[in-house]
Amino acid sequence: MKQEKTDVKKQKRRVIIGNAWPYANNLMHVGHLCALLPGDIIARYYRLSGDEVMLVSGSDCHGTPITERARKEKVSPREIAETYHKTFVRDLGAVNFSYDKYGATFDDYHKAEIQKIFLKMYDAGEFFKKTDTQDFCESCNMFLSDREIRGTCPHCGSISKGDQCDNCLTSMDASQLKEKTCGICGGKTQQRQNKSLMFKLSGYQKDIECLLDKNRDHWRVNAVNETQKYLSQGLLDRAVTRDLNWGIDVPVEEFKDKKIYVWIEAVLGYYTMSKFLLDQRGIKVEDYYKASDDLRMYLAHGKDNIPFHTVIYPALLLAVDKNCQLPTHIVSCEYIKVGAEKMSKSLGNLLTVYELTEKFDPDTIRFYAILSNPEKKDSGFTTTEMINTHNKLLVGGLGNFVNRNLSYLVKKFEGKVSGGAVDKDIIEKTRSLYKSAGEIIEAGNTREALEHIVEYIQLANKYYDDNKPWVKVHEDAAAFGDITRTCIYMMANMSNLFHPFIPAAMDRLKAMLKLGAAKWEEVDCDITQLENINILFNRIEEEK
RNA sequence: CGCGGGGUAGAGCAGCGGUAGCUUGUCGGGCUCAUAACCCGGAGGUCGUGUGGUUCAAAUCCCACCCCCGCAACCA
Repeated sequence: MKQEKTDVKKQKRRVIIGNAWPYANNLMHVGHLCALLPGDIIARYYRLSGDEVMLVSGSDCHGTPITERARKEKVSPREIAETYHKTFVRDLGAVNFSYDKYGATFDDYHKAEIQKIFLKMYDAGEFFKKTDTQDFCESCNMFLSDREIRGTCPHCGSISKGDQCDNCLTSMDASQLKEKTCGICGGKTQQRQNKSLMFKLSGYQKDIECLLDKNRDHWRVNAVNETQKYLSQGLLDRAVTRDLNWGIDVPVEEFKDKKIYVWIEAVLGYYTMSKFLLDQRGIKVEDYYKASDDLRMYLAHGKDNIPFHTVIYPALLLAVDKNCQLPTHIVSCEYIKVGAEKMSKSLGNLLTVYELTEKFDPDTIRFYAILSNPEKKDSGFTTTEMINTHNKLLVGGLGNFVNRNLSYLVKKFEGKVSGGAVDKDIIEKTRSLYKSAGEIIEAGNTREALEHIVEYIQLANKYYDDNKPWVKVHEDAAAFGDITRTCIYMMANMSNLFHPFIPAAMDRLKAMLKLGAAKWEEVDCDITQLENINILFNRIEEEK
């Protein structure tokens, strides 16, 4: 019975992978890269497995920080957002991200969909009105957010922003400040009544508790802990409108001068972008997103994004449709450190994706970014170590294994490969590697999976050394044939196993071996004549 | 008592109740098919501190203390 079952064509699984939306007010750095790359690996893995995948993301283009930057640079917020959106598209392409859809929150499609969703929630009574006093600047003619207010810090007496004092580092509420002024024009502020729409997040306490309970095994530990913290404090209702002039208009007459809060609309971008793809296929998003065991939903981001993905996003999805599928796998990574410190713009140690791609191959970057990924705790990222990893594992390990075999065959036999049998033990190890590594990737642990697959390189080189084909060739032609076949078999499987991680190089290897498209399953290679054999990776000489 | 992560060979890390392990570096050997590549072995640690607690047994659990880092500020 069991045998029969495996013979039946496997049913396609449906997988939606949402990668966090980088915020368009600065260049993308290796922190983003490490947070997002696992999503790409997972997507590529499922595609190789024959499953139906949607990898979606985009640029987060609205919000206060962008308007602040625009004001400083005396350009429009849109110019800022467009500039950085373009750099993101470029950077992501340069490291071979395989997005099915990468948009931006200022796309007309996204904006229209968000307004529809917003209205639907409004009509369904998910929001309520709230009025309270807020700081208003008359000359700017707008309400100010905490970070736009200046005033005297109640703790140290210096001039502070409304959210936290730069001098004594105390965080606060703007209401604690004395003698408040507008951070934009410097004028006095006044208190005025302001109304906003609030989302009844508190009503979803039970649902989120259930969600966490159901999926805690597929969520990273940091996501489980962080979510638990929010739940134990009790979920609070959140404002969904903001007083800004840059963003998506609130589609409700009474609030039409306000914008939708960025986190609400940006996080729903996963939904709008996958709807975009489904539209093309003539599938209704409501049908596709119906809760179902065969629909997996991964979300990849950094740890500071956790509550937005594990609490707010699921609650919004439920508000859209009570029967909606919710995130099943949370892939939330820790931080990249530079030396002992965190990487940040203000410390001036930002390592941008742009400068990396200027100097290095995408595969070199991807390989190292995954191998040193802050999967379970903070980890470091240095170009020196990246070069070291490249030379050691890609050049000396994988590349060398391919080259020592193929170049020998080319030199001694003009590239002719005779028949032979593949080693039984190697076959078994190969099969079990597909299985175990696949399971680890499905669990979202791409670093652990790659570490596992890297061991296959050592297995291969050791096999070669132990069997000494350069000696056997003179003594036992049949044995030499077997060894050669086994090595080529291992190369062929490397070109599959490593494909999600370093796709460009593995496609080059496939071309050399005249293999078809990558698949996540054991493959043999019956090549008889080698042609166009090239070195797979070039050694990087350390220079600065 | 704000919350969280961490302190293990020169460096970077794994182990998280049972003879201290991996990678890199270093030293030596092997091989000569290979891009100073590959394979094997040696040296190197009283596992932050405590003549602390639990245990037959502690890097591993508990307690106290010290130190680093992150979050609560734009930022994954």
